[in-house]
Amino acid sequence: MPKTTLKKLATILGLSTATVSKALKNYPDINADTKKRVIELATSLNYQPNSLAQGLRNKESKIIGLIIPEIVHHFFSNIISGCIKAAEKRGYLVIVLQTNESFEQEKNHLKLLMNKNVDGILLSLSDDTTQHKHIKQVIDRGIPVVLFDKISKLIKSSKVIIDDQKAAFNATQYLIESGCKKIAHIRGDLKPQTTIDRFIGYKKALAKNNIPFDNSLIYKCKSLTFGEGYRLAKKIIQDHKDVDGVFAFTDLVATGVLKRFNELKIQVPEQVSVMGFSDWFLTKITTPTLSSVHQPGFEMGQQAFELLYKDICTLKKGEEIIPQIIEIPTYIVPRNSTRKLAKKAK
Amino acid sequence: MPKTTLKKLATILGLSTATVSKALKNYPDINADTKKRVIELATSLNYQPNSLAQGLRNKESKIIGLIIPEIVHHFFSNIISGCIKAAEKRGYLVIVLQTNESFEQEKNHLKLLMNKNVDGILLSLSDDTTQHKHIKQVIDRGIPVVLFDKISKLIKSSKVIIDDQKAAFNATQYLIESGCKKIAHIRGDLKPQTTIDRFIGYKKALAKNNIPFDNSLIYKCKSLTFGEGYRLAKKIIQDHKDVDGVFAFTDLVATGVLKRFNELKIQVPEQVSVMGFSDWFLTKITTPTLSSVHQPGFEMGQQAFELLYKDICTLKKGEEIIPQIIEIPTYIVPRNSTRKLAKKAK
DNA sequence: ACAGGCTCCGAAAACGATTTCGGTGAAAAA
DNA sequence: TTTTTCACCGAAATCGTTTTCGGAGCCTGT
Repeated sequence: MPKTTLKKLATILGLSTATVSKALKNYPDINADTKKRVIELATSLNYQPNSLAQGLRNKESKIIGLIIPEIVHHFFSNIISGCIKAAEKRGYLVIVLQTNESFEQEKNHLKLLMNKNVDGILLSLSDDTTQHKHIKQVIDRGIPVVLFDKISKLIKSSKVIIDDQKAAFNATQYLIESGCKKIAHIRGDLKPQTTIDRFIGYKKALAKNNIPFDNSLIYKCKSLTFGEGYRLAKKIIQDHKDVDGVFAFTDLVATGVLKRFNELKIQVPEQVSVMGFSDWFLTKITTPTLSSVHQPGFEMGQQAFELLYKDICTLKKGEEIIPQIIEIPTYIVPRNSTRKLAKKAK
Repeated sequence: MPKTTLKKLATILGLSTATVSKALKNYPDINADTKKRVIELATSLNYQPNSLAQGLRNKESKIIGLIIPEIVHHFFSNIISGCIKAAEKRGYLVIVLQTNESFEQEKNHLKLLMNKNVDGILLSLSDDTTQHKHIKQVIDRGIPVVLFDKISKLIKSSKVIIDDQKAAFNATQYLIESGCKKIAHIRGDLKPQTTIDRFIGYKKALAKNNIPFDNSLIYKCKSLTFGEGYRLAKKIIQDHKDVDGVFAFTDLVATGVLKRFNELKIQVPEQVSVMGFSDWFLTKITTPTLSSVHQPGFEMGQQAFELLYKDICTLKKGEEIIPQIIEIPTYIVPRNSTRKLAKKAK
């Protein structure tokens, strides 16, 4: 029942803790026979080093922190999953924390993780975060931070992102190429950069195709909910009878639109095409299934950890971290809420 | 940039580390003035105790482990969320791990967490787990374990569960009371206890209402997917033209059924009622919306932590843990895939 | 026989915080 | 004046592991 320690092994074998430790780590200055004896006893007593003591001595905990705005969220839970998987391969464990989009919580959690001596932190900014002192403090303390998804260009750190602008551009372009002429855009609050970029991407696609931008076609969600999509769908149709495309900045809202269109007997995609964003699980179960932009959460989580691991290693070697930015490619997943593209000539 | 330690504070103030430590912990044998000086310097230098050192000394890490079969899953991500929230209130952090329903991974993760000196472990068994030696080992080492959702009656530990049998009974009863006479049941693999219990609940409800059990009305999913529901829906209708109710053991499958019924122009709920299980988010966005049994993940996560915390405390006091089992109540959420109940006379 | 070179092991310091057990000095009591 | 009491502080051990440095013992070569 009590844990086996180095000392216990040492006394049983009539050795010192130093020798036992070195034997287990295969130091060259230990006799082969002794090593064998030590290893045998260690395995038979199921010795496991106390990682608290190791951490104290080696100044590393082999634990990292992961801070996200929301856990119950398809995209972010994918991030968690990818991150944990990558971490495990390198022998790291992951402490998960949630900010609920609150700046205060973000600050607190950062502090908590620092006290726990984590070796690094993965962070997706909360919508409320406008200043970055708290993050700089962490970095200055020698704890590497990697930002992902919701980032800030003002923070000098490694980052993992998608190109929201390009992705939104492609989504809009797709709608246009499939025959849409009048496309409404449902956007969210302009606080997170992602929302801004998706809006810009939409506008750029219009410009590229010489479609004049019409501000009355832009609808703003008060909250990021199914209900908002449901509400706005009717408004869109009332305002513009000839709308033939809707690009929503997130799937959840697009799903609400779909539902309302069904109820209003508006044919999707024959009359109006609907395009979402994120490629959540629910895109596959709506009627009709929802076309969307795939946002690769799992890959982002993996890459974010790998980047952090690299930073941890360079810091351990005493070198300076050179921030690196990885952009994960996105792609459109066409389903039944948009019309088919004419096949391109090769 | 370097962290402030007790020693640093001590040398600056011309005191010993012992005095500084005691001053910060408000020991009675320290002069009030000294305390003030210490605290002031500590806050101004932003002193944070090294939790590795604290853990080593006090034999507690203030970290717990949470092992679940799958992270990207509505129910389990709710569990994570609830658990983290409860843990935070008590000053604990949570390391999250995922087994992918694999016994081997469950064993490895348990070992990893033990080495990290977590103060306790929250565990939902993988479907592959049939023996429990590895869990007993953990408990014998003095690390409390609390099981939740997927448990085993053979393990002597605290548990947080729902009464799957009663919940399934109620769901079936609801279908019957709303007028269904011939109810099909879609069940999963009979490995996890939950699936078995839901099946039993279904049968008990039939018995209670003098409806003979008909094995040809039981359909088995090969996998826990939307596609399986889609596939089985057609089979059900082909086998039994007069089926008027379907009780699926999980929402995802029920959603597939709904989709197929829509395509086959089968009126839901007029011709066939459909009842799911778990009350996932997606129940609200299907057409029609899906009636389901609410499975309170968030609450379960919270309660599981609280139970673990209690066990940790009793163990610290040197007392023996008396395993406790908490049952979280479930309830039916009627939506549009089932007919309304006649109002009961009060 | 003795310097030099091996091989193998252990003492000890270090990581940072905690806590017991004295100890010092001054004030109060005798 | 001497003893007791008290308030206040510090030395040192402890948690378990790692690593440097030195040293004991033995063998080799001259």
